[in-house]
Amino acid sequence: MISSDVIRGYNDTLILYMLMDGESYGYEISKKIRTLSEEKYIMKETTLYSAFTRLEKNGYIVSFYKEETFGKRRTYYRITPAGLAYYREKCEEWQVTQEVVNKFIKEL
Amino acid sequence: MISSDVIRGYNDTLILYMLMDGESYGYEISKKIRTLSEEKYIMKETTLYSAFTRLEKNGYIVSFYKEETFGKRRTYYRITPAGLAYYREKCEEWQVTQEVVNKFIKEL
DNA sequence: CTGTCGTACTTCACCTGTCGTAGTAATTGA
DNA sequence: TCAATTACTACGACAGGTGAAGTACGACAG
Repeated sequence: MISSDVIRGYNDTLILYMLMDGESYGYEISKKIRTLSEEKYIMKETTLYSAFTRLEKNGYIVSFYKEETFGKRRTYYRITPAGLAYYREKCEEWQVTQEVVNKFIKEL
Repeated sequence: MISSDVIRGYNDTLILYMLMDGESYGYEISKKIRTLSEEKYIMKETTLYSAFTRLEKNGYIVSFYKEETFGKRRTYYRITPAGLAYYREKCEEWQVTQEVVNKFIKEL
């Protein structure tokens, strides 16, 4: 399991990635992150939902309600073009970050 | 240049790496990080020095004074066995982190 | 029909690490 | 002689993550 402040700068990116193949909602995204990371990273609920508000405030995602079954409250999210652009930036930044950090890592 | 909260969880690790080939002091470490990262990461002074206090409190480094030239105040730091162990843990964690994050990164 | 589990969140106060700003003080170079 | 570099220290602000707790609905077991 990975400590949280390593991923800190990338929580938003992970969420955006999850929204790239269509809209989704909190609980689903959380589970997907969990399985895709092979249980190595579990995003806390509070982290996830506060990330949503941040992302929406920044215009990277939009939220809307969808009631499939009566009474079930679910907020869905969709990625925006700005969100996609941000995601791409972050991907590039990640490449650089890897390179940089790897210079300080000794295998043994 | 890399944003700070990407590296956030690894500032301590970078510093420890810098102390692995012998004792050093703040200003020197800062410069070394800068050059080793090819100017892609510049650790802020405040970040650096507050990391020193944290690392020392955790027993990962020890500090001592050395006055080479008269009047020059310099605090030197040396890595401890605990610090080395912590560094190694962090290196392993980093490998996992890379793997995990890369699952969420699409090249394009 | 009752209780627990899973789904799907929300609120809030707290902590940690980083940052900006500023200040100090000595040495070095032009 | 004056700015730049070296070598820090102090302080307050801020952002993001966390733990704890609570809400509310549906499904399913006993």
